[in-house]
Amino acid sequence: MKIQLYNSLSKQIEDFNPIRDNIVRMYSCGPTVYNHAHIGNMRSFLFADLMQSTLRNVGEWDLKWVMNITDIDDKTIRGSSFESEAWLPEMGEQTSDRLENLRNFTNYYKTLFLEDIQKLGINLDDFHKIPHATDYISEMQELIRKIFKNGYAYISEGSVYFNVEKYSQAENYGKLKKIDFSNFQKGVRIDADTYERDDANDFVLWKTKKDGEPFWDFELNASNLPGRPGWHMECSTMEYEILGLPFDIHTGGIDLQFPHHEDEIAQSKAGYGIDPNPFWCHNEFLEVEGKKMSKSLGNFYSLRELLDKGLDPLDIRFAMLMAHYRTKYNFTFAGVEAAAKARQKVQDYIYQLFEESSDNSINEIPENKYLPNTFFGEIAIDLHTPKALSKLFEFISNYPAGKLSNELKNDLKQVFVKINSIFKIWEIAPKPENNVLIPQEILDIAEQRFQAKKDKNWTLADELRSKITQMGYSILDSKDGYEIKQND
RNA sequence: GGUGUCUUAGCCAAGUGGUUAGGCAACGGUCUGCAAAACCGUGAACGCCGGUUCGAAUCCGGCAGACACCUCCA
Repeated sequence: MKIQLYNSLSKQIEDFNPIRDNIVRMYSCGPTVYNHAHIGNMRSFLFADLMQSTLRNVGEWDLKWVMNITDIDDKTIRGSSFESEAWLPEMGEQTSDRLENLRNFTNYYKTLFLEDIQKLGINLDDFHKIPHATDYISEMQELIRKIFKNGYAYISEGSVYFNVEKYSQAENYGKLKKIDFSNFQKGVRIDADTYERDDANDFVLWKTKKDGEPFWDFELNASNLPGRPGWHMECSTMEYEILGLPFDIHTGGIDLQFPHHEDEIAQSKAGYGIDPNPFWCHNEFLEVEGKKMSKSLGNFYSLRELLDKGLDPLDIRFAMLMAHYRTKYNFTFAGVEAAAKARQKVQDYIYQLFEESSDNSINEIPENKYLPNTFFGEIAIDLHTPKALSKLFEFISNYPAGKLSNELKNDLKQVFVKINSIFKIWEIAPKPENNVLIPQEILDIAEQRFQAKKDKNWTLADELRSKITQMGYSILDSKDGYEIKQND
């Protein structure tokens, strides 16, 4: 099926086709591994996952997905420094080798990050590669040399800067976002980090080392500039090295449009001479209870904290997919609860597809109502999960599983396999046997109650039922028996 | 300060000129000794003020509020 995507460059929805070889090459800006990723980060990665799984399963393209791990920046350096309060015993002993400390520090959070996204249903096998910035230092240096040689970079006090002014004369700087540089807020740009630039708009390609920081030697213009790469370098370099330019789609949070992505374009163009990719796709932010997530408001959540509160990560996944990726998503606990119920409703429907039913009266569904047509039709237009889901729920209520012919049930099982290749939150299988062990004590009380019911001793029956409820179980009566269920 | 986005029922969330989005909750019904579950059904909305139009949630203007970028946050 043809896929259409909103492109941040053109600000409209466009038909998507890969540039070459019938393979989609996609690069997603990954996390900086200095702390537990928060649920706002998670939304970005869920969006990237939705993108890749839709392109594969609905678009039916082969796909190479790359997501970087930023393991060198101010925050990771600070966290791994000798004075760091963020150093944890689990990271091992700090050594005199600062680079090794950085590695140990970032590896710790990288591992947790990969665990987190897997809990959210992201499959690591779907990645072509998850490269680390520090594994591409010499390649980044090579790109800086190219940019320098082409005249778009200058050295100042041991750092290398990109000359935005000069680049703007040859190229459009501001493709993703129009920035009016004359109207920058006055006064706030003067900080310790920016004084040595020629122009406040210039950004750093290579940052000279400070005392106590890990660094790499860098030969440029016949002098050695020990230091480390600027933030934007890693993406430009790894895209080129791993996917090749141009590649197809670049994803990331909307906040990265400027300066990060704008600077990436400038670097690739100024160094490699190639516009890196035609499709830029950005997800909107997540808010918590209607407010920006922030530590001071106490609404700053990592995935782990939410799981500790007893939330199911797949309910969180579903809750986020119930909103469109280009709108702000308001994360609330009530919202996750609603998503959990809605998810279960679909799951129950799927279970029923595997059951025999006495009524098989529905044996035909009009094409324009048939689930795969309505559902994937919506997904294919800019990954519109909320619309697609509304079609799904409509279908479920119009065509109850218990009335479908066996043939339709079998067809639908395959449809749900495909739907689930994107949503990844359901089991496409018969309902598992209730194999939770019910304690004998509960069984006894339940049996007593059943007897009391037979005797029409309602008072006793109700008493025994509330006793069972208090013990964490519930009784589901049926016509001539009952079932015991453990409460969640 | 500049620029941009957004404001839809109790909650979440689609909808860009006329036709039921959807989910959760609520309410009513069927079933049941009563509940629960399940199933069926119901109501309720477009931030405020003005304008354009036969007709506005949708287009235009103003106001209020929220958010974002400009400042290495996804």
